[in-house]
Amino acid sequence: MPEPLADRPGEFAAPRPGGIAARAAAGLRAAGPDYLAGLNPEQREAVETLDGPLLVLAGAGTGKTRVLTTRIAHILALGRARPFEILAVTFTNKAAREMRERVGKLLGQAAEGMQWLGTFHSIGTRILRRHAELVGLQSSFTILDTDDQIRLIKQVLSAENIDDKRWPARQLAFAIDGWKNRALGPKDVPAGEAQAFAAGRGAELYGIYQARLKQLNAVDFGDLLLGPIRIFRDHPDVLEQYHRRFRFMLVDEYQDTNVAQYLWLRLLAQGSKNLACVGDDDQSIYGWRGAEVENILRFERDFPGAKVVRLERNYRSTGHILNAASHLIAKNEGRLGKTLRPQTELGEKVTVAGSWDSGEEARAIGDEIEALQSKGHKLDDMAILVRASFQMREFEERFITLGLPYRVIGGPRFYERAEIRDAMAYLRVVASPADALAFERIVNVPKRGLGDAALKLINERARADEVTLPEAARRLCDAGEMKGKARAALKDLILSFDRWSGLIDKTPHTELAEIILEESGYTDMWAKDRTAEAQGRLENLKELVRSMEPFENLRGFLEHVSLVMDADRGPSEDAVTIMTLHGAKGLEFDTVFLPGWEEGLFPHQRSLDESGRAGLEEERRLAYVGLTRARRRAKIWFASNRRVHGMWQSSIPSRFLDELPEADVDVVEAPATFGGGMGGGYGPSRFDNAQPFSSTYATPGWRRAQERGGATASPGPGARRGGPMTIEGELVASSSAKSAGFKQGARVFHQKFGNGTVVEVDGNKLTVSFDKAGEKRVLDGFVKAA
DNA sequence: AACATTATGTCGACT
DNA sequence: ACATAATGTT
Repeated sequence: MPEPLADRPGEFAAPRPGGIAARAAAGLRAAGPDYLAGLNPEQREAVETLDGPLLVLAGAGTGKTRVLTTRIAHILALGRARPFEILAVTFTNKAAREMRERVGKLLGQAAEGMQWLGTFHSIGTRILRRHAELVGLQSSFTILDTDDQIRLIKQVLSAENIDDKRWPARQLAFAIDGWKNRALGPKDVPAGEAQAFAAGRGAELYGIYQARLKQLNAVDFGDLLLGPIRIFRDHPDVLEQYHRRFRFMLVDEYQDTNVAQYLWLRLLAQGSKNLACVGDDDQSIYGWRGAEVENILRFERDFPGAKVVRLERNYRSTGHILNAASHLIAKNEGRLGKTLRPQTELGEKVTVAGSWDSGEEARAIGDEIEALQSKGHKLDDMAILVRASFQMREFEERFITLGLPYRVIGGPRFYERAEIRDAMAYLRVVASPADALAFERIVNVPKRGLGDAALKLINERARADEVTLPEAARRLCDAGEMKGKARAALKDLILSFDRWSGLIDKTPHTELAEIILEESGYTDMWAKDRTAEAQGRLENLKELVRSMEPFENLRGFLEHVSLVMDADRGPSEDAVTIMTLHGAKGLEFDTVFLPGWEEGLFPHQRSLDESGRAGLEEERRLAYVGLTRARRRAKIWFASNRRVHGMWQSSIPSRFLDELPEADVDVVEAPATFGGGMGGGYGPSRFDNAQPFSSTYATPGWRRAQERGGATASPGPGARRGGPMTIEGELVASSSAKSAGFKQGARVFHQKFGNGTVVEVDGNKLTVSFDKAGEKRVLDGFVKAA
């Protein structure tokens, strides 16, 4: 797997005949560098400045990705490096994939051989696997996700007799993550911070956790960066190899790098010095994850002789949108300062609208989307960008009622679902029996009568004999230390694992996965399950097997999953996108809806509490990111009431609304809302008095809120929230009514609500009493006969 | 060991 | 309000 690193002489190498670079260079000589055509002067400078450190300050929509990809193409075309001598780092897999594709397009062929194009984590993994033994690991180490990590920490805490009530594992996990983000090992943790956990044992526990990881031959996300840093520092000869290898380095989203990533880059950049970083300080929104805007602010000092290029021509958004965004971000201090210049007409003004509560917000936005759709706009070109993921559900519910196709990006993640994690655990044990956490997860799933007691025995034996858990289990069975039913069940499981392991090289991995899920009784477990989700879970398992297809083998797939975490659902029908503002960075849509601009939610209270002014500035940058996603229309909303942890709370409009320039904003009344929205009369502080209802309790909205079982009354199981949602709503059937012929009393299945019985039929609208979700009105197109 | 009940934390964003 | 974890019961 690892190709030799020192496979080339140090001097400049001519492109391999027939390689990408050679062919691209041939094309260059023949047709001229047509990939440079159409770049503006600044972009061109950023592409052609190849030697020495370079910082490209690229505002939103100024062609940042284009510069990066063209730069790579340019390097290859000039023959300055071969594809595997370029290090190109992104933060997300999506960005990496896009870059690969676009480089390929520029070169007119697939960008094969660019092995070092990927995320910090995937490249870190690659390096760590090559030199695992230098940090006491085997190169087959497993990568723990957050869930595994927390379970492991729980084990550590209980082994150390620490009350995990008083000192939650999550908290320690969070602290450890923070330390790793700052490249601090257990010994480097500042005394003051270690003090904060378990009466000063924080750093000690961190050390124990690391030791446990090593025992398990496992690493967590942070180690994927820290490991390589340690290797580089302790083994100059290894670092030297990489210095020789990476002739050019490119980093995307430099403003989001944390200390560890910065150190990692700086170590590597001591080699060729050809480090090009692209970023935008105004779009730094990952401070909570350890990102340091200072990295970008300090670039010129860190890399002497650095050239700085500013990209300020925005090709994405129309004038009003851009003005609004610029005006807003100008309230931040401590920025490098850029002025985005629109390249097109002023277009539509940004709109701000208020609603009574979050439900009405969802309804109004749904209506507006339908109106746009009927005017010929595609749903693919519209997005709803929320601050927090819990806001998504209200939109989902509304869209289901409307029959409006939508896709949620980043919601409950595919790979975090229980059934997927179980299935993955089976695969992991088969691929590497030493994966103790995976084994523990599935010994008793489905139920085999192997509970805590049995697991304890296995664990003790494994520790005593220093063997893997499956091996310990085998010994227990053979030695007869396990009795009766438990022994039979365990023996059976062990034999199954032996059988599956034997199939690894003989059977295609997708088939093997099916066999494992079948023979383990896992699919059976869900097939027998009568709950609403069971069907969906089986679907997900099929989806999982399908998603394994593109991979060469099981190992490759497992590696991918441990890093990727985002399931790539294939392209589907025309649909509205619902996602978080964080997830939206780097994307653009014609129309962007921005709901929930209320104090406490946006800016988020916790951001303000924890980070004060810096937190507020980061929230403001998030608002800036949101606005600049819009090409033609940006529509902001706020609600006067929102349910927080199940309790109704009134809210005041976000301070960011007051920071928008009046000239570029239209305050609109919410169409078809109770009380006609906020009325037109906005004072100088336009939104401060935006709660005309707060003192009167007789408004329909308030009554509705109460009927819905708000802060006071708890509704009986029959009085579902599905009812009031449609009092005035006049459920609108989006498509023509063609009844699928469901009769009253029929049993139906719904993707989101599960199984239920039809109570009433009204054209293509059904009232269904769902077993789990209660009574809902849905369109017949969304249910199928159960 | 498996199920039923109760208590608790969660809903801040992500690799 | 909901889901999960912890606790109690058979």
